[in-house]
Amino acid sequence: MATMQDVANLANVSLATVSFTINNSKPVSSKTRAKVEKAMKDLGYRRNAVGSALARGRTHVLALLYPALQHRFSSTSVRFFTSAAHQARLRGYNLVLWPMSNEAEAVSELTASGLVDGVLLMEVQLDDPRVVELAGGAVPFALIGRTRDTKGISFVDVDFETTVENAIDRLSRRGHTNLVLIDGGIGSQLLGGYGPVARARNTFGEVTLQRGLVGSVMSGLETPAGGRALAREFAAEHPDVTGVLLMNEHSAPGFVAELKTVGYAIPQDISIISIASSVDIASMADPELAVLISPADELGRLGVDALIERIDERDKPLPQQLVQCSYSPGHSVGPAPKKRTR
Amino acid sequence: MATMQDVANLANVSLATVSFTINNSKPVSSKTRAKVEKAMKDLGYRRNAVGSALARGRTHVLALLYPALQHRFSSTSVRFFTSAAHQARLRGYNLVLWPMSNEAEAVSELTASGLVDGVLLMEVQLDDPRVVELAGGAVPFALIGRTRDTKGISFVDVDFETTVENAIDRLSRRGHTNLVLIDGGIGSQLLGGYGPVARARNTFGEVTLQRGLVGSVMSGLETPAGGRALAREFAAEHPDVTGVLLMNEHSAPGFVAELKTVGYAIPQDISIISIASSVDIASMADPELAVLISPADELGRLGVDALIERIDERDKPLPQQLVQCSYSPGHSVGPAPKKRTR
DNA sequence: CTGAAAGCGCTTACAG
DNA sequence: CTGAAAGCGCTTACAG
Repeated sequence: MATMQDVANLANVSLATVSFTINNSKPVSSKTRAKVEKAMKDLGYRRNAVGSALARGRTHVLALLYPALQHRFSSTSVRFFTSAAHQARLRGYNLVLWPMSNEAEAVSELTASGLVDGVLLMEVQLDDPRVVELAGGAVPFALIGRTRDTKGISFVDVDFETTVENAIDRLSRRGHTNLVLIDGGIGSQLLGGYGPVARARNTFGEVTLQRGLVGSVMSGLETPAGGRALAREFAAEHPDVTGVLLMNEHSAPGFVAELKTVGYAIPQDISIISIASSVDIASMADPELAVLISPADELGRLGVDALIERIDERDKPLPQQLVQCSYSPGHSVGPAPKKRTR
Repeated sequence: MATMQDVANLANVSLATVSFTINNSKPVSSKTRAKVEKAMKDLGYRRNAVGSALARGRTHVLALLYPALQHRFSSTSVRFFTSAAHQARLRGYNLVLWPMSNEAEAVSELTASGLVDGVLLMEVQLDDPRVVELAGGAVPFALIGRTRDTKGISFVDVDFETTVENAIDRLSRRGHTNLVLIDGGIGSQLLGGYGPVARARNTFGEVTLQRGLVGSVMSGLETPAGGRALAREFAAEHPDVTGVLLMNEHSAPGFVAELKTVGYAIPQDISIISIASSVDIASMADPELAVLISPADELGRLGVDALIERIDERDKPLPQQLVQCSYSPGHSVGPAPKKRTR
């Protein structure tokens, strides 16, 4: 591999001049520039990223931190990884995947190595030790998701509050007054600290109350089998509910299949809206579910943008952004039944 | 951030000695070692990865190259990303995600930058321009998947040949003699060059012939809607088929649902084995499909191992490995019906 | 507009 | 066992 010095020699200029030419960091006469460019071309020269990083103090590498034991990988996660990696590339950065357990210590291993210019954190808990660790360090970071207290923190998150309200409105507008919110995880203690679940539950409670609706909450495993179990539990314990907010995408096909098995017709008896999922998954259920689509691509893109902004201008106002879910109607929402028929 | 020089100063030894201590690259007296370790601890010293990389000529960064416009992201891909990243970490490497279009030029942009020690290539085509590009360069690489000609190339791949044969055997053992292979992609021209599809088709053709079975091939979109269309096409054009090898995981729920709609019972009328998919996806269909599980975790792990082996010992025999799919029975396989009933 | 030189944080012959 | 020094490939004041 040719070095900058090789280029300088061939072009009969100094090393510095080659650098100035490449980086446009100082004026270079067009004659010199032409010589340098020819030499670079002849040698197939490419700037070495490591030498450059050491001299600049910038590696142009970002890390994407996420739990190694991801409770469940949705296609949403992949879309997210990919859009983040893509946006990083577009902006001249590289994205390193950094799976880790929830210990805060692994964070400092990363930030202290000097390998990365910034950290993007996924799957944020309301009270996240990793965020505390990052906040104490010198490496810029941004969150996908958000902690309870977002003061001084850059983040991009789904606007779960608005999303849940939106779903409730869509159901109540069709006459549904008795709703259930179904989320993932085995019990509330496990996921109680997980932002999306906590925020959805809170909003669901507040909005149903405020609108004079009846609302209850169920939790199940994030699998089709979990969905079947949920359907049986639902049939047994919530005979009067006609509207479901399903924030547990992987359980959807099983939930719907089992509901039909126990005698419900969808959407004649029960209307269902899947929340923060994708059309890909929603269409695996039969009928295809209405879904408020998690803006995975956008989150990845905006997350990277927020992080780079943080890196470039440490004093500018903090990027904090909530992103909306878009709606895909599917075939799982209808008017509330006049009278429950089983 | 403290540097090695800071540590040396505090410990009253030379920079070199600190390096020897950290890397165990030369004998150091236990007394000196203690001094250095204390200084490191007091300063919270961490070796700077960039300085180290420049001096060693090794960055300990690997790149995972994959198509930016992935035709469809399976949960298998995520598992794969994650297990690769995890294994890289375990072995002291970092994994950079490098989404790219299929142009070979983007490959050299990566390898010439000096940022990565090796490249792992996903979604390999039978004749892949990126492989040609990599083979011409100096950066070690390994494939997940394989080209037509694997001479001189390290790879890890699913043993599709054995997998398809396995599926055929499982069906023919139950009396099925008339089979269809369903794969993804719109037409054969699009996916004809894609290894898994090509190998599955070849093997399917050979084995059915050899066993005296009737075999035909269908292709559809990799979505539930595509699956529904496939089911209708299947019912219309293959009335005598009783066994299906489905290598198109995302179409599975729609395929099964629509089959039932047009009057088939599963597995009474039709037996289905999903190939190179996951239990996660297979269980989204109702009934849950039998599946030959794509060993995504293993591929990620072995791919990274193969690559690192290639980096460490450029002369050793090339790692080339085929990995088997394991079988999960599901509820979609039964004996061939005596007489077709619709 | 161009160049000589110091420096980024390490590693590693070489010498002792 | 320890250290002084060169060098990895670049960037950037500083001087001209």
